[in-house]
Amino acid sequence: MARPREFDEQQALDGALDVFWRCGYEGASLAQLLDATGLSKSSLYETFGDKRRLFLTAFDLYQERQLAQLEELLRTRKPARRSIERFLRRVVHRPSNPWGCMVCNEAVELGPHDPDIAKRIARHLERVEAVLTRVVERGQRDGSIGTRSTARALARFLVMSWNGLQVLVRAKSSQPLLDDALALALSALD
Amino acid sequence: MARPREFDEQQALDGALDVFWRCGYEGASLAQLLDATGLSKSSLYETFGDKRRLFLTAFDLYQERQLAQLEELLRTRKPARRSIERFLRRVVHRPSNPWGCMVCNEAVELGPHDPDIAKRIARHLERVEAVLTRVVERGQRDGSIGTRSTARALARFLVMSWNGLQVLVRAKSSQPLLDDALALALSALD
DNA sequence: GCCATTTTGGACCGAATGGTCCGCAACAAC
DNA sequence: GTTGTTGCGGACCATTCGGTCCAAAATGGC
Repeated sequence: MARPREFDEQQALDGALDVFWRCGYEGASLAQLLDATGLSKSSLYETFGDKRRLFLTAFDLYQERQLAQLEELLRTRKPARRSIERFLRRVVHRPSNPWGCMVCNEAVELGPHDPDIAKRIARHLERVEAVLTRVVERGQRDGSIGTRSTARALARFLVMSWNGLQVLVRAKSSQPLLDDALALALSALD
Repeated sequence: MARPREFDEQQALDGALDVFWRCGYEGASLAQLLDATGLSKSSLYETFGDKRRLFLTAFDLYQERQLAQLEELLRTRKPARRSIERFLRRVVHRPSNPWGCMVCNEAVELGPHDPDIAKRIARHLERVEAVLTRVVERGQRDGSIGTRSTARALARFLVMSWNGLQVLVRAKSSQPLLDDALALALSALD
C-alpha cells in the first residue's frame, strides 16, 4: 500500500493499441507508444513488459473485441444475409475503419517472419471462419443465402473477401472500387 | 574510360527486390540489401541512390513485371475464364508465390503513411483493374463469364479477391481455406 | 511525522540503423 | 609505363532503436 498509479491501465493499453494498429509492430516506436499511453518508460516496462509483450497484449485485446463484435451478428434475428452485409459494409466505411484491420495488417507484416504471431493469426481466422459459418448456416435456413455451396466454403470465401477489402481500404482505394467489390462479394451468397 | 563495374546492375536490383519483397521496406536492413545485391555500400549508393530510391526502383520493376505477366492473359486464345482461373490459381500455389504480392504487402505497410507510394499503388491497381476488365469483357463475349454484372464491376471484384488471397497466403493459411475461397471467387463469374 | 512501499522521470546503455567519405585499386587511353 | 578516371572496401558518423537502472517523489499505514 503505497503510492498509487497515476494512470489507468486499460486506457494506456488502448493508446498503445491505437499506435500498433496504425503503424504496425516495427513501425511503432517506443517514443510513440510512450506518448500515446502517457506513461513513462519505467511505468510502461513495469506494467506491460517489453515492446513485444505489450504488442501481444494489445493484439489479443483487438482480436477479442473483433470477435465479440462479430458474434453480435449471431445474436440478431434479422435475415443472416443482412447481418453479413452490415459486417462487410462497416469495413468499407472509412470513418469507422481508418487503418484497416489490424489482424490483416499484422498477417502481412509479421506472418512470414514470426511463427508465434502467425499461429495466433491462424487461430483467430479459424474462429472468425467458425462464427461466419454459423451465420451462413442460419442464412441458408432462413432462405437469405443460397445452398449451392456449403456454409463452410461460403464462410471461407467471406474471410478472403473481408481481407481483400481491408487491404483496399488501407491502400486508400476509391469508394466505387470498394462498393463494386463489396456488392459482388455479397452476390456470391445467392 | 576507366575501371569497369564488377557487378550486373539488373542482377543486383533483383537481389534487392527479393529482400524488399520478403521483408518490406522498413524491415529490409541495409546489411541485408548489401548481402543480397553483393555490392559494397558505396557502390550501392552510387548506383541506386539511397534506400528509398532503391526501393522505388525495385518496386517499379516488380509492378512492371506483374503487369506484363497479367497482360499475357489477354493474349491467349483460350476462354477468358480459364485465364482468370490460372491467374488466381498461381496466387494460391505456394511454391511460386512464397511471399505474397509485394504490392499488397506495401499497400498495407506504407499505404497510410507514404502518400507518394500510395499513389503508385493506386495507379497500379487501376491498371490491373483495366487489364482484368478487358479479360472479363472477352469472357462475356466468348460466353465463359456471365453478364449479370458489368465487366468493370467483376474486374473490381477480382482485384479484391486477388488481394484477399494474397493476405491469406502471407498469413500461411491452410490450403483448404485457400482452395475454397478461390473456388467461390471463380463461381462469382457465372 | 515517520516509515515502508511503490511509482515515476529521466539519465544512461549498447547495438543497430541509414548514410557519408576517403584512400586505394583497377582498368582504358595513350 | 604513365596518367586520368572510375569503382570499391571499409572506416567513420550521427541518430535512433529498445531496454535497464536508480534516485527521488508520492502516498497509505501507523
